[in-house]
Amino acid sequence: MKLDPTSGIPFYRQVEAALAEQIRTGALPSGTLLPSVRLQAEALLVSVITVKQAYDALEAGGLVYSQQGRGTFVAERGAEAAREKVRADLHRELTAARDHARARGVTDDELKSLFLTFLESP
Amino acid sequence: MKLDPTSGIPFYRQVEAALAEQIRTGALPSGTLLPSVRLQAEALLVSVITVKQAYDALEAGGLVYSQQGRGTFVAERGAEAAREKVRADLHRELTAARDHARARGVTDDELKSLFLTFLESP
Amino acid sequence: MKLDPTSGIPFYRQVEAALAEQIRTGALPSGTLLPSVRLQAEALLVSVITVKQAYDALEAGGLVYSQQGRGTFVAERGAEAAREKVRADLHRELTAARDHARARGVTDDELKSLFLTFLESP
Amino acid sequence: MKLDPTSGIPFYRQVEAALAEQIRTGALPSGTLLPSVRLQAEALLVSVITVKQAYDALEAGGLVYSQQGRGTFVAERGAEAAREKVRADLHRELTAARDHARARGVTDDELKSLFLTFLESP
DNA sequence: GTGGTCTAGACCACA
DNA sequence: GTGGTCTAGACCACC
Repeated sequence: MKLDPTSGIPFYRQVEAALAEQIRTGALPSGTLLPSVRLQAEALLVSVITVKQAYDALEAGGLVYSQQGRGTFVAERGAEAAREKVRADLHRELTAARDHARARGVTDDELKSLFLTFLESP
Repeated sequence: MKLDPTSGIPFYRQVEAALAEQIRTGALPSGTLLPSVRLQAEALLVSVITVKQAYDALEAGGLVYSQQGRGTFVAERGAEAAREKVRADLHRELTAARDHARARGVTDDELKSLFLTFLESP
Repeated sequence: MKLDPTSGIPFYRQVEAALAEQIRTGALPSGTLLPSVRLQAEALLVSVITVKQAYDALEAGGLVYSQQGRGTFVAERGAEAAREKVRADLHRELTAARDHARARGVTDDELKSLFLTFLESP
Repeated sequence: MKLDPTSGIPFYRQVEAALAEQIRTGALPSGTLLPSVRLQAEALLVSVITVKQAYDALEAGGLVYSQQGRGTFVAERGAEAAREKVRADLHRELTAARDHARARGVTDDELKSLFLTFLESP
């Protein structure tokens, strides 16, 4: 897992996204014990607080659960929750782009052809 | 023009976006003298510097030009520059959404059908 | 004579440069009475003060002289003074560019070849 | 680094230029953490906003990137971006001088010999 | 601690 | 009057 400091995306979101992706793909199956915030922080060269924020966000989304004194584990329905998260994020992005474009006078036809062009490019 | 302090979008970007939109639609035709930074600041209840940042951003994008002692004017090709800006923004948004989705295992077919659904909803 | 408000060059300098050029070419021969600041200002759609600043600058450079109550005239050696001004301006520009480049690690050889390339382009 | 308030060059441009030069020469290698805007402002006896403007300009040119809560760092391709900036600036200066001279009746031959003379002087 | 944004004043060159 | 620059504070999100 690598963090990109130049992307403008906060570290804690990058960590959250990377773990969510591993949970979605099954690289981290349900029940798996995540590294402790301390170890994770050392491994990523970030602060403990940053990792904690990421774990909290994952827990809020139902991808993991934590137990006082034991650690943080991938939830039973973690992969499913991760997929729901992908859908929700995508829904938000596309809706925003559509509304944005409409508000600025781009017709749906233009928007459609523009998008289909993007899908064909690699 | 109204500013929304709860949106999380900086004031200077909101001002920039609102003026860019008026230039794009022709509500502010080329050659028009914009309100001075001071007047605009008073009208919007923000600081002079905030308005200045917005005007600077518009000038950097070629939508307006300003001259010491005279004021800030809508550029000759201002509306065109505004349309280019819309296109560039839309391009960035759609590309990001596409790459995002692909990286998370959404197939192009799914993405396409999802997008077409969005276009049909109001 | 046309003024370009988008160039960033103050109006009074644009007026000064335009008149200096007409004096240099002989379009305004020595002894010619320049339009009054009031007429010139009306013709150029600028303020009287702006024209006055331009006339003052020309007088300081020896291109024109003014007589209280009579007006402003092209000086006897006006064309010559204009040519000297061109040389002085050019000297300043080239020296600045050279020093600038040297201070930033551009070798004289690079600078030379770069400049010769520019001279060959239209 | 010293600021010259008599030069007529805005502080934020002086700061920008000084840092760009240090990045170009490698005195500030890529990855280096720049002094925080607050520290830099104290050291130079200017306001925080002035330093911020300089840092913003450097970031717009790709010489540095900044991240909330971490600081401002010299970009990976910072030195390269600095060299490109030098080239672009020089290009603009030389082109302007050439066009200026041509418009005022200086032949390319005169211009060439004048320039070569300058290059030989220290 | 950091950068990102904002305020309410100010002086200057230009018109 | 205008824009261009600057100051000395301030609150917020992030680390």
